[in-house]
Amino acid sequence: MDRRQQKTRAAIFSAFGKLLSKKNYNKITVQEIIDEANIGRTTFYAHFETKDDLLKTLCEELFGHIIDSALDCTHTHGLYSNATVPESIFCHLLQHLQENDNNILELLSCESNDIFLRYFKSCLSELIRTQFIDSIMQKRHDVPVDFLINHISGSFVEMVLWWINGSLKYKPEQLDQYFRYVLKPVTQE
Amino acid sequence: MDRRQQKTRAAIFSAFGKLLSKKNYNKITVQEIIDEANIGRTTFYAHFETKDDLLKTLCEELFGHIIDSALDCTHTHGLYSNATVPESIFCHLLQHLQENDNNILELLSCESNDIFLRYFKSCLSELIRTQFIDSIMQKRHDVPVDFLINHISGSFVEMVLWWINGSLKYKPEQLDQYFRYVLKPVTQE
DNA sequence: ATAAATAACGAACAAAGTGTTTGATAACAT
DNA sequence: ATGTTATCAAACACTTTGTTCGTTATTTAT
Repeated sequence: MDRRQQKTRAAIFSAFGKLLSKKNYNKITVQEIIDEANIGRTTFYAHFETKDDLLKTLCEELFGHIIDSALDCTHTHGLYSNATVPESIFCHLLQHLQENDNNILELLSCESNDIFLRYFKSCLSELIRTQFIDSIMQKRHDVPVDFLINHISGSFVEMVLWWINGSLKYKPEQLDQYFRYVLKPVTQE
Repeated sequence: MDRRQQKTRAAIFSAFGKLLSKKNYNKITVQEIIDEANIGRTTFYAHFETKDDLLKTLCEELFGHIIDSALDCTHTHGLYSNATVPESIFCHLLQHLQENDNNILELLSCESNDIFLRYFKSCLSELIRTQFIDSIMQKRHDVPVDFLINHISGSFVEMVLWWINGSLKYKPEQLDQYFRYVLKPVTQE
């Protein structure tokens, strides 16, 4: 890819992130992104159709990495099938978040973080459905599978939201313990 | 209150609801609300400062009723302290939602429903913290209370979201059963 | 090194939305 | 009946959006 394109693209993402940490997504204008990125108006629209398009692309890049990384982890560890294994997919995800690649923490703690967490949840549901459906079905539940998948992904992102809003006061391993605790009926006998 | 004000106010809320069921909140313009409500531009701004102000007022009216109603219910029943009692605060809330006062279901199933569910969650957390803190603390948990409150309110709204997105295919009583099941570690021995 | 391709740019554009002001009209409360 | 108040249309200055066009600078291929 053309170096100019790379540079412009990076400048736009950087400016977008900076603005997101300051104000609500809906209040950010394309004009502000252009000014902050210090690029021409035409250039922005050559890269992205609209502000929403930029957001979508950002989400895809951001969570693509995370889910890929989680998939790697999946092949060595299960969901929670073995309670004695310290590493779980969720612990891995939390650690990955804390490592803060691509400044993801800044995005997840900004005013519009729920946008990103909604997207994150749908990725998670997908991941659980395709990878962990077996370990959930292992136990006979009196509850629909869809309900369980939604409960797991939903309460996970709600936990992440709580974690981040509370300034990451807990370690991933500790959070994972808590999560295991409240998820007992779903994952254990 | 002046009959004219009542009429205008109702027209605005009705138009707003109608538009919300058709398109995303962020894509709705004040102009569209004005046209749909068939009122003058000046009149709208005499009632609400901005579109956000209208949204905030709507949320307050909507969830004010629901939380008040839940508070009434609180005095007769506990949270989940007694597992044999069929009525729980959550079942009551679900039933209340299904009754669809103020067309709340339309709002909770629209494209921007997460706005309302975020608001709902904060009301719920408040409710749990002020009313049910005792019944949670009753059991010694190895998990912070804040975590538990967030988990309960968070997974409840995620469940409601799932319920509504799936076209309300379950009865409140049934959902309540499911919710009790996955919430066992928090509410029972 | 040179030429063709392409990305970035500034300026200007119409179209649409925002929030306010003004003065007139109609509905309300008493 | 009268004073009060809500509604209204019209016009406003302003911002934002997304596009077009001609020019300049950079990159890639030969």
